[in-house]
Amino acid sequence: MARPPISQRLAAAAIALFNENGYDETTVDDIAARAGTSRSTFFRYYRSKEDVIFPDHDALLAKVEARLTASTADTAIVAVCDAVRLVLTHYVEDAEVSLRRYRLVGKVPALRDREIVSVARYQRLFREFIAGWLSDSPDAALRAELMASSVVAAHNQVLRGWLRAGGRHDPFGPLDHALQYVITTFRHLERPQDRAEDAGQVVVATFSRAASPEAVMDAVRAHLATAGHTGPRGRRHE
Amino acid sequence: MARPPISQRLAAAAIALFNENGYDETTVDDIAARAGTSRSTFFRYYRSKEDVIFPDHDALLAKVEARLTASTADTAIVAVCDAVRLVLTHYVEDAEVSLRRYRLVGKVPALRDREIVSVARYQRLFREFIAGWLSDSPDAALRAELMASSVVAAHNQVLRGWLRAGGRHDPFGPLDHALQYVITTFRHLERPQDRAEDAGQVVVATFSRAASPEAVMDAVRAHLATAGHTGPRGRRHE
DNA sequence: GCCTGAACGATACTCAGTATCAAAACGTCG
DNA sequence: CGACGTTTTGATACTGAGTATCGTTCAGGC
Repeated sequence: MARPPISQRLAAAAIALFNENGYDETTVDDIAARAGTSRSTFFRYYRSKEDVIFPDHDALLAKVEARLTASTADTAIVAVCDAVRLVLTHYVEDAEVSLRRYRLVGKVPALRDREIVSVARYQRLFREFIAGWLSDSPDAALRAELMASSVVAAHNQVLRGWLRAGGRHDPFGPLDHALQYVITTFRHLERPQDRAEDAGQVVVATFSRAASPEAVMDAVRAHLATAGHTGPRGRRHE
Repeated sequence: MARPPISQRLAAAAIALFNENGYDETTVDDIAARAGTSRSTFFRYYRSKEDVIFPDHDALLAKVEARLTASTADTAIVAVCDAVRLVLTHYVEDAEVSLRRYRLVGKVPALRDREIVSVARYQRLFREFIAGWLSDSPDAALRAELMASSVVAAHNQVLRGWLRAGGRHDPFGPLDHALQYVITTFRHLERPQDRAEDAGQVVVATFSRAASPEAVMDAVRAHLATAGHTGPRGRRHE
């Protein structure tokens, strides 16, 4: 009996029990028992009870890192899109598993938190690489953070849509669309120093904390009326 | 003896012990003992051992939600900026605590994960509100996700920078700068149908008489960022 | 056959988190 | 002041995750 390797039997038993009795109601002993092995062995294969649901995140993370490492600032956009596609592919290839996990994670707060943490790791990876590519430009850290979070958000958005729809349609079209959004959005920031010029005019209004809204409005109106505006964006706060 | 309320004594004891002996090496019993109370009482005040480090996240979340609820699609940008500022303000007001926590969280993976989860809750909040405001436009879900993640990323970036620098400088300038980035970035995605007609006009946000000077300034700043502007056409409601 | 090393299982332990209940502390009203 | 109901606290016991240890089993190689 019991042909498949222990780790898979454990994972299968865990998912089955989680669905039957709920996550919190299932103990590791239960899982091990159904898998026909012992509690000790469970923890030998999975570091925690949650781990049995999120298996190969480490491997996927490594693949993403490899793809990003293989790129330079010149090919950054392509690399990022490629890497994101890598992740989505991983989910799509195991649609059955992904869907079961999605439904489960939706029900169990502990698992949702765990997934959020996993996603943050991807975002961190992206952020570090992008920051490296941008290192010589101003606001590199900020822009890297924004780009990384946008890329990850785009991916998550597409993935969630695909999962919610039962994993039936092809998600790569929507993914390209979303990534296009991101790329277009950030093209504006390619040369941040240009932005100051094209903005052309900025209001500078200084006022005390106690100023009434009317007084502030008057100040703003006055500044807008006087065409002589030069300074950069406003500071506030005494 | 023991003047301050129990919850504060517990928090103080916890932080002290975490710094002295490390997080994992400190048991809840230790904390309760140093605070001069019992383990039961600890869990009566804090749901978990981690909670003692992240106290009023719920309250802050509620404040943010209140600020967002008080807005409509018209004043969305202002509301979002305001809400973000609310969060940063909360950290800055308790700089001492924030810094201690920052150093601790940097060392303990469990706490870092917890913080990531907390941040995700803010992001979710932003996403839902923005999605509501955008509900009638195409790609609403995607855009909401991108905007929310960008806003949160901008905040985090600024906050981390401030914390890393020891909390010495004023972070609101950098925050405004970062938010400006985000606003500028999303400008071309915002209400594309308005873009043709808004040339040459300043649109000033409407706000209540009770609005704080900051809020007013935000309105002006945000609208100036969103719209190409030349002369004032200022009107003010209410 | 025997030796060696890895995989496995049993046991025991720590500690977070939950539930329960009894004993204080406290304010209130008579 | 004293009886009474409420709230706060503390003690105890329990579940279950995660860790450590150790003896056993099982594999293949000599």
